[in-house]
Amino acid sequence: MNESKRKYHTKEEILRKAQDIIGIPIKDIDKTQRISTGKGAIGSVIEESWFEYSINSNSKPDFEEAGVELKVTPYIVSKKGIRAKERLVCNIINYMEEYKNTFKTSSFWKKCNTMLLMSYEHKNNIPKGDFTISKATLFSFPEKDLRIIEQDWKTIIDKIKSGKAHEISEGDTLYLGACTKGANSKSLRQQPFSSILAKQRAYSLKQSYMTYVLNAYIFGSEEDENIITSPEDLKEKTFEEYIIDKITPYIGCSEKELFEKFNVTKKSKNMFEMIVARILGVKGHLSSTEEFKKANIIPKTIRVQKNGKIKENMSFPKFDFIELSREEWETSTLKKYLEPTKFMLIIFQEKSNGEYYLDRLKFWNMPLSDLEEVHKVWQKTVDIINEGVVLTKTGRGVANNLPKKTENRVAHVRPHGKNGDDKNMLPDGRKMTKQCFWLNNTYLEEIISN
DNA sequence: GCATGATCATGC
DNA sequence: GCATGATCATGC
Repeated sequence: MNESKRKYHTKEEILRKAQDIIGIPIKDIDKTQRISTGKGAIGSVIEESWFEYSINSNSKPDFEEAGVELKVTPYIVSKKGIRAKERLVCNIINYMEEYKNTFKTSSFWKKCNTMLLMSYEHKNNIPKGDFTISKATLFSFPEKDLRIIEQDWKTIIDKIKSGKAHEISEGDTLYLGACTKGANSKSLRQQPFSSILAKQRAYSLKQSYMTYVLNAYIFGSEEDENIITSPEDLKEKTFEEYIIDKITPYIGCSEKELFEKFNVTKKSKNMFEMIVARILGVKGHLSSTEEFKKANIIPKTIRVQKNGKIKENMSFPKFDFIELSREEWETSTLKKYLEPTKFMLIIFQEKSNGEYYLDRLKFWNMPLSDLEEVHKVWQKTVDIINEGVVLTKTGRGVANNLPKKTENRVAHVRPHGKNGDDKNMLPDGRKMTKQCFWLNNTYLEEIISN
């Protein structure tokens, strides 16, 4: 309860005031010298100096009477377009209480069902005070998103109810995540059904979701193919269940049959992703559908051989040695990729005739304990690059001392270039074949066996 | 046999 | 030109 309540009663009044700030450098409105403080400084300036209310962290929306939560949020413009700079962090989850709620009585819904999104472009090497708000938009969730967000909320609550709040990961969910929040990763809280302390987490809208919101609702009117075309589709089942149900009739079909049936040529890139897209009635790429973009679901194919082994390891995007060498794990490209990502594993099984048959589809995200293994591999990689990679000419190429598959249960480092000449610069000026992190095929066997 | 280094091929 | 899904090839 504060001054703002007196001044801004309705959504319209709030939006009008918010739009008046567009184009004004933040330093010009800063009455309290907040801008020099750290994280979230721009948001603080707008709350204090523009809307003139004191910052609070209560469970009600910032503009309680109008039911509007203020969120100031950065985006980045690059060659590839506009993308959210980060996830949008909402309120902290009180594990001890939240499970007693329904979605509509949850702390997330009460606080964030309508948000005033004030967006600004973040540019590197420019002082924060020079940034300006470029858009102010009242945002309420589209109905189709709400179905998935409500399921996400239930997923989080189910983990609390089963005494696994300490295992919650952003990758568990699609649009609404539970990200860690606190002074550091050691900010721990009690949970109701286990004595294990869990990391403090807050509801957050994933970066991929916010990127979509920016492109589709704030700056444009992007229209993409939808996988879910009727709201009824998600009445009884989750998004993942819906997809798996659609695929079920094709389980047991050979690759050849699927290629023919859906007119996909073997050799086309993403051929298996294309097949799943066709089964779901999607004309284009799965990765171009609204749902896959919002949730950043990544399809990966796994081919299991007759003997139950998986021949190939799974690659991730290649890394830049110099950028990697300067990263911290918590904010690293790899962690930011792996932690919130849901993978759609398209699993084929080889039969005795040597042909591969569609076996099943599995949605998977990396458990936190395995992410810690990746952390070790990552740290070792960074250390070796910083110390200077040892390169040795051998009979079949140039050997290196980056983490090998034999050194860790989960992941390793291997080349991923066009050929031997496809190299990148090391911090010491030498050049090395482009490398990327890979998941061990033996780890993949573990994943799909349970 | 398989770990490790290397490369192909498509699509943007 | 490059990223990336997919896969090869050979020495240990």
